[in-house]
Amino acid sequence: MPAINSAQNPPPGSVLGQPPHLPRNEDLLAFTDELGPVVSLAHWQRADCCDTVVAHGGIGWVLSGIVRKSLILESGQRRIVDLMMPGDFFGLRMDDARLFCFEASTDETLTARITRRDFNALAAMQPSLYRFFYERACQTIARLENHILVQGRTTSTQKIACYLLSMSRRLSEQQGSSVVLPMSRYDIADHVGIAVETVSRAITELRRQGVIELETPRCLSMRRADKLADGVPNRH
Amino acid sequence: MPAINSAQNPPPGSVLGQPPHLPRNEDLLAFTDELGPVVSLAHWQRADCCDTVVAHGGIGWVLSGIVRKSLILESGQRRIVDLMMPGDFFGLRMDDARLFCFEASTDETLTARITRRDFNALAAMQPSLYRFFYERACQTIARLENHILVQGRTTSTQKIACYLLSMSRRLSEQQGSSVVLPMSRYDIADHVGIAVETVSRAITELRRQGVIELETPRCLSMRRADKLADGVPNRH
DNA sequence: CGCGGTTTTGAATTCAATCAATGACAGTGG
DNA sequence: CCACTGTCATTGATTGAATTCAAAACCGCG
Repeated sequence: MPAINSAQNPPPGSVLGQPPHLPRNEDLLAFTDELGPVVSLAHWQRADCCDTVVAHGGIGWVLSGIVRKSLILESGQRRIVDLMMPGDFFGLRMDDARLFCFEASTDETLTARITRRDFNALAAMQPSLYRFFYERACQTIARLENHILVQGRTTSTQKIACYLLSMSRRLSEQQGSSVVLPMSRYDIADHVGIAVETVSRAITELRRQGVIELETPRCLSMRRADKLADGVPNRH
Repeated sequence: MPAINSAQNPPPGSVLGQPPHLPRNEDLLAFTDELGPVVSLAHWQRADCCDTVVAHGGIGWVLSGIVRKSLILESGQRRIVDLMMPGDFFGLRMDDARLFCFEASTDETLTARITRRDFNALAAMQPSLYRFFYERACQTIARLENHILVQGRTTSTQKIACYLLSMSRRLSEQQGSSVVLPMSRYDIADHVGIAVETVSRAITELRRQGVIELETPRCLSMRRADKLADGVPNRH
């Protein structure tokens, strides 16, 4: 067995080797069980909004809250490449942590990580582990392809409609039919690739059309998803 | 060993169980060797431009030429989600073939496929196979993330510049510094998500700026890639 | 209350989509 | 061989849409 604590410089608030209080979500627990021996090598971490979720080149997954994967361009522009929700994995690629920045998008974001060294050692002993991570990688592929389709829509209103629909679907697995968006308008803008003001205008327009309903700026419920022309195939 | 010929309805021109004449590319052969027993179960297929590369829910990979993965929206619009070059895999996800359409983008496109049944049977016997496919899935993730960054650029000229740079890098591994684009302007438009005319204008603008050089409309060489502000990190 | 951050709205400008047309080129059939 | 046809690529003019600049409204919090 590899050393349990190859933990380099754990960020403040992290608890090593012991799972902290997990959300009462049976699916999530079942999912964590499925990871088997990986769990005992995992480093748990609780992070608040905008805290960096250090991946150190290792592989991590979200237990609760949201993690965003982003990149700062030379111009200073930020681009959000991916958004990970409970059950989603990140840092699967070798150089992920070097190129991208991983940070919590909501308070109380709970993640688990395993160092690549531990992962390699474990996988060497138990090759079936690769099957699990192969399937997670395919999930990631589906998520990214879906986002490419969202970004590829012609008008900004369509992009936002598609985006909100995707997010709403992913979030409603945890929350009810009315979901709380875990990101600001700025985040949406940087993820979809349009200006903040345009995001706001598109949301206003969709509300006017009766496609969505807004309790508060963050609290959303889809009303007439059928109104969306070219609805992106139901995948996530 | 699973049955060799679970081949359902092989498309015309395909040769089953026997690799056809491969391009003299040592890397490609080495790569194919790496697949080991998968190769003997693979169905080879030679396709011309716009021919459908039937995946049947199986897993395939490109030996030469280009395969594009696309989707027709309800509006009739076509969206190209991904472009696979020699060494790239497709159909990794279970429902890929059901949702998307795979077709050759150049003549003389050579692909190999393995049915999911064979894949499953093989992987059950040799779990290390998942490691290989895990790594291929990560390659796909990198490609898709890169494209999300391309699509996320602000102006259409930047999008095209980024896109051509990515394509040029991927193609120059096979070809020289001067590459032949394996897709039409329409394909580029449907991949990047802008109008054909805009693609043409952007290319003209880039040529005017001296960023690229065009022998023919399809033959491209990058001149001043450094001129690109916010050059996307060198990954593919 | 005032402050910072977020969201929304407005007006002006810039940019891309659209409509329309032309040129280049390959393939076809007279 | 040459007109004919279809596809692809480019360019122009116009319309429509998104970005930009600016400001106001909103909200939680010290």
